Amino acid sequence: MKPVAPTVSFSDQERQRLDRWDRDQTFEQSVQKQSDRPPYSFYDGPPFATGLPHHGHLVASVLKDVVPRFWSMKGFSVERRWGWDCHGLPVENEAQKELGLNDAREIEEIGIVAFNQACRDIVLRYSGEWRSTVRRFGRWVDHDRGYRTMDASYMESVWWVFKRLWDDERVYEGYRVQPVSPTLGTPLSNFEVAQGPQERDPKTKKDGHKRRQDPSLTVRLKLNDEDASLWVWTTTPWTLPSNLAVAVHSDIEYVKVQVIETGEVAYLEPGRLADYQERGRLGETKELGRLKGKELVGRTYQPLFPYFADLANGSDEYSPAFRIVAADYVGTDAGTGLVHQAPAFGEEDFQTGKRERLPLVNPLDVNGIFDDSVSDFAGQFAKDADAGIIKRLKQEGRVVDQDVVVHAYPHCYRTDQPLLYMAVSNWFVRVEDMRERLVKHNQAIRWVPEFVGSGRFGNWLAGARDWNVSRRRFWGTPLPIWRCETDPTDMVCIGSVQELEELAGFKPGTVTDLHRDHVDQITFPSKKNPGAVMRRVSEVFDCWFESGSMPYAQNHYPFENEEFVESSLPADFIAEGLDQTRGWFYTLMVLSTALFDRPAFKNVVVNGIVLAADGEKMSKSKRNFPDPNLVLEDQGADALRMYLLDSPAMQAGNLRFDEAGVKEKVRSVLLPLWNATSFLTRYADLDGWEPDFKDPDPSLNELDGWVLSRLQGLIGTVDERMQNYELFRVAPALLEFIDDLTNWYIRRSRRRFWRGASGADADKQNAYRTLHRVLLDFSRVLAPFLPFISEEIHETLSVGRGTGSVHLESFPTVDPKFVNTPLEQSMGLARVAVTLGRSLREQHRLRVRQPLASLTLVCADATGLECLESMKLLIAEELNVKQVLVSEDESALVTLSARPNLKLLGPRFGSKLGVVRDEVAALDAKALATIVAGGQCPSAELPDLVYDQETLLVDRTSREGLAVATEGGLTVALDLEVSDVLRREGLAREVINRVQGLRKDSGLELDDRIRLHLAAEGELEQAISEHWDLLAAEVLATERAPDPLADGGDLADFEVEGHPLRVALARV
RNA sequence: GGGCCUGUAGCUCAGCUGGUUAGAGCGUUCGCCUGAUAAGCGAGAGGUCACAGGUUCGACUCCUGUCAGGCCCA
Repeated sequence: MKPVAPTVSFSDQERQRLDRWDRDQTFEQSVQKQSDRPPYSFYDGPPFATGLPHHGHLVASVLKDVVPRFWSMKGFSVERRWGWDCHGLPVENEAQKELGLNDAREIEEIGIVAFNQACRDIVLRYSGEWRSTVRRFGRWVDHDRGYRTMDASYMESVWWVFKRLWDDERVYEGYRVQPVSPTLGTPLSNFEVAQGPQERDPKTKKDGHKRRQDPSLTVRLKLNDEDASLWVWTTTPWTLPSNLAVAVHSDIEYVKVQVIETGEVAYLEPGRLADYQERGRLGETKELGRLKGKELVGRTYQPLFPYFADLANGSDEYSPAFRIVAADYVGTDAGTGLVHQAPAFGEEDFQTGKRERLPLVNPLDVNGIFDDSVSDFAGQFAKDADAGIIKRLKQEGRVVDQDVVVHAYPHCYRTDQPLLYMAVSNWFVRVEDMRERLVKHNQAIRWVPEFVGSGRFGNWLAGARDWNVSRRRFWGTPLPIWRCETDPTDMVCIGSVQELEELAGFKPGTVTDLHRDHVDQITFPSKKNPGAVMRRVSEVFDCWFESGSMPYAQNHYPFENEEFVESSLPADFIAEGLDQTRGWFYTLMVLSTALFDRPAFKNVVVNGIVLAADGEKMSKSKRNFPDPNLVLEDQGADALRMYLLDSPAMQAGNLRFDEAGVKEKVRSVLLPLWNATSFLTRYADLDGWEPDFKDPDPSLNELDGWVLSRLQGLIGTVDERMQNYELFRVAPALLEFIDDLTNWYIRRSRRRFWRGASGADADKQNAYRTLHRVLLDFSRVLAPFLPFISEEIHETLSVGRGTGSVHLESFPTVDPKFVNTPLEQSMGLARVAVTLGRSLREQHRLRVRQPLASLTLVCADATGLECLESMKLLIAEELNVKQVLVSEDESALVTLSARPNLKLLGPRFGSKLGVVRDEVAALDAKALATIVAGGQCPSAELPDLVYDQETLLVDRTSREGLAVATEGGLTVALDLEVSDVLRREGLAREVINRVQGLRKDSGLELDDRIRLHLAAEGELEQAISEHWDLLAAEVLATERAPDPLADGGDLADFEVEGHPLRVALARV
């Protein structure tokens, strides 16, 4: 074995290792080698490439790397294909910014060809950065066979998916009221709305949409059958020309009042009337009557404007407009209790309109401009028309009150302009009738953590709504629907390029790109309507539809890879962030359920959100987080990976990212591991030991047996937790083992490796074999998690045997012959004894270098005693005592007391526990001793209760004035007396310590022999001469030189327990 | 406004189906050990388990409500 240096730069080492992997094509080998193995399918959710990778991506990345690596080592073939989400509004935004285009009209002016080209140019702008960060992070993923949602093959599969839905009559065209950005000329998704400007409400202190000031207008609508008005209120006067009804709540009481000053008679809700009056907006009124809302329903009124007045007559299709209707959502918080209804401009209005069979009147285009149907305001922008509309209504005496209101209102996340809600035509996929199947399939999925699936996602599925899959945009997969110019019901849905080419009469291979700039101009004659032309509808797909199609589209299904796709659905594993619940998780499920009636994945790990160290959102402008690339360079990928793996982000918790935490992992994980390896190799080098790959003997030395058994436990634990996808429980197990290995096994075994480099006795040989085996197997356990350092360790220790990379090895399996649970228990007990002993030394200010005569271990339990007996030597060495005594009689050292075992007695005796408690407290020392010895003692008052070791918990307290410590059933007593003999031995050890220090400071090699001069007097001199042999052996001194060594030696003066000591030494 | 989640030591988090004296790591103070270690070990200090009710012999744990925070959706 090549000795490895104790100090390295992990970051440099990692970079070199990356180059080696590239050169050796290790990843490619790992995938190829497995091609004949059972497949394990993993779907990678595609990120947008419009931004740079950040810490959140790395959290997902660590999951997406660790799990496939693990299953790969478990003997499966795991494809890991990268994906890019190329379409969608973020890309279009960027392109618009670069081209200086404000809205959809300007895009159409320069042409879709130019616009889409710009999108194509920027979409993969950062792919190089992504690739390099992901590589540096140690994530193995196939970029070369990656998929892009803008590839023709991908888009063709999306068409196929949609065609399947179309054929199943799952697609329909409908209206939905959506927030529209008038400047962009497009409806926005909820997600986009949420990205709009936010502001804190000064009263409720809650974050919400940005606040704005709008007109608050109360107008009167004159009833047809009475000389009275309905007063209605709105903050959007521009919707008044489209008013078609007034809504009341059936069960709310309304009043009919006369305004004293004007004599006008009006209807409204009494509470609201009072509010108007309180605010001084209205004078005195006289109440003329009261009635329920339902009594008003059906009465008609005169339209405010003439534009749609003829709708009052109704038609075959629609019922008459301008009447009072009932609606449950009508409340009494604001307005008048009578609500203006413009079905095209509000979700609730839309639903009411639908129920009442009112027409959908929308005189605005998507840019919010009035068309000719509202002649007086044609060409005006809706919000701009407010003033004119109010002015005109005032002139006509229709305004009851005009005020301003400040309220939270959604604004466009790009342009900052207020959004307009309006009914927009959309294409929907029917989902509501699949709810049951979605819920059923979801129950087959293992969610980590569980609550996301059963709670949030389950609820969402149970209430799933039809899915709006269309967007009125440019850069996306076009909807493959061609519609007849003259007959809107004549439509064809196209599911492949071939179909399109045939219909259009093109030669095969003509259509190579499916973007709008290529397919929009393709037309063909209608079959149903001779002479008419079929033209594509203008919409493109919501990019969620595309990412949900990923299982099929990444493989160009069903045009290629038919069998592979069907056999790998559902995926064995996916992983994304908590914020994807309604995103990718959902769209995958909807499509797999609709297409194949299967869940889309079997196991999903949901990672949490990464926040900055201050608990705030990571923000570029605040600079409250470090660049991930710098963290990778400074601390290394393994450290960052371990930090993320050992964080709440592994189970959907928030992670406050703190680089100090990453550093801590270097210290607690990487350095100890590396030092352990360095320790083994350096001593093996000195001893000329080479690995022979023979099994160590677990029974030769209890330390070897113990660490081998611990390793088996670790292997089993990690395996099990990984199979359960409990990533968050893996890191703690790894950390615990590292601690056991370095701070107990190696520390306790140190001297076994260091016997003056003399001879190869069996114990030493076994120590080498054990540590070598443990580190080598451990490197394979660590490989999925810490791919770099595990590779270094594996390479060093495998000395050319095996596959050449730890990542081509299999995951270790538990070797039963090394499992020794009793030994682990014994060692556990020994470690408790050591802790207690150290605590006693601490209390009595006796440093460990001072040998003491004896330590007594007392344990009333026979098995415990046996365990301790076997660990006597080890404990003696660790605590530096000459003799360890074991005894079962604790009466002299501790006093006993007892408590009832409530877990046992609680259910049995319930409310009589008070009696039990009193009785137990009254038990005397003799009774307790009997019980501890295994005897019994009946209860005085409760006939069916017997006090014994089961029903009681016995506590021990050290007797006053003794050096005794106790924990659980184990008691330790330390002999504090330091005799002159012991004190001199302690002094000798102090001297050894000083000499070793000087050796190190002088830069001597581990096995350099020295000539040593020691000058001391009195007791110290006596100690030195008495223990010279020990001293010489420890510090590798060949002789005690009479004089200070002038020639090239080193000299230092110390003070040992008040005695001056001069040390001089020189290499022989 | 609705759904889900979270409030435990200065910080980050464990705490299983209710059971007695609520733990770990980091930080801090003191001490110790060290020829594998850039380290390590031990001890001390530090908690009305967010708050208020309830169920129970017994509540950090179960129930109800309140407050605060997060994510998602309106």
